[in-house]
Amino acid sequence: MDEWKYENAPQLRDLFSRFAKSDWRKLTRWSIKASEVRLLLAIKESHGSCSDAGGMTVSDLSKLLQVTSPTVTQMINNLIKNDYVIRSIHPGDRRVAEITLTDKGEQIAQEAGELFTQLFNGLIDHLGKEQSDQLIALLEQVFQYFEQVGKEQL
Amino acid sequence: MDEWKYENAPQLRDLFSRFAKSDWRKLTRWSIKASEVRLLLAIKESHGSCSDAGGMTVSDLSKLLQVTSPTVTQMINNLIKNDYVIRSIHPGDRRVAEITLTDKGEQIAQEAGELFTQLFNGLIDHLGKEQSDQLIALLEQVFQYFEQVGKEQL
DNA sequence: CTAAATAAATAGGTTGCCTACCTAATCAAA
DNA sequence: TTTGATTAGGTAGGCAACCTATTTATTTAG
Repeated sequence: MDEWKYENAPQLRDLFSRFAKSDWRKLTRWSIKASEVRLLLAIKESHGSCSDAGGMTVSDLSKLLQVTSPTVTQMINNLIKNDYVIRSIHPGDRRVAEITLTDKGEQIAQEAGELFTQLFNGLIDHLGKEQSDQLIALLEQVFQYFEQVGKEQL
Repeated sequence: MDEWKYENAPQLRDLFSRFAKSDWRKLTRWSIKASEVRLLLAIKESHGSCSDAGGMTVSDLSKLLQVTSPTVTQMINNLIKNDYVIRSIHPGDRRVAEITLTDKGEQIAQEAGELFTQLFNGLIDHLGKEQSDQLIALLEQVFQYFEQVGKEQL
């Protein structure tokens, strides 16, 4: 009885395996690392929605990208070296670094934003609006499930 | 008009980002690397379906796991060192290494197989049979889309 | 027999993180 | 004001998961 219910589990696993292996985030075309592109994009997108003209902090970026702050620091160091971002000290709290995009960094972030927008708009076209909404609903549940399982593992 | 169509693209991207960041394959509990567990499992699952009692070749594993053969070799070297697999020369073609599981390796593969089966059966429970079938159909299309985009990038 | 193709191994490299630990600055309590 | 605790970020080293370049040995094809 239950065997019929789980007949597609292997297929599901195969699919998720294939997904794990491919990473759309690697679909980039710039001379910097994919992770660094994501950081530039994160700065641009948050800066845009932030009414005060300051930059991003390391902690903010760390939370947003879900990586540790030393990871962010090291990315930033490399991006500074190649003139994509600028680091300055926050006037009100000297512990805090403010990270802002240079024009060069802005350019890449802009392009990356467009690329990803195009990518996911294309996916919606490919699936159709209704199906893509459905996919969202389903994936939310999948994510929830994996998170729950992850917790139980600890 | 089209803007309404793409209103959920950011959400889709966010979801895919979260998925990219988490990796169910890491949900393991053994003292070897997740990638190595996968290799052991691949051996067990293919060996089971293979009517001749020989082991797996490096090429086979490479194709199955979608990694290069040097990657497989190095994994195997480590697994040999820790007594999870045995390498022998194929009697009919001395270029070919045959990789078989030790009892120890068999044990881990067995457990991993059960863990993943449980994981995906649990997902089907979580979603319901109908929804999980739907997810499969949708993900097939998503995968198709990303593959196509990946090709166009080159 | 010889050259090309094949299978696998070795070595070195990159990316994407993480942890351990440290310094400097800020905050809170005495 | 001083002191201890907390916070923010930086540095260094390490690991996992691959990849590429190259080499060696074996097999195949002409």
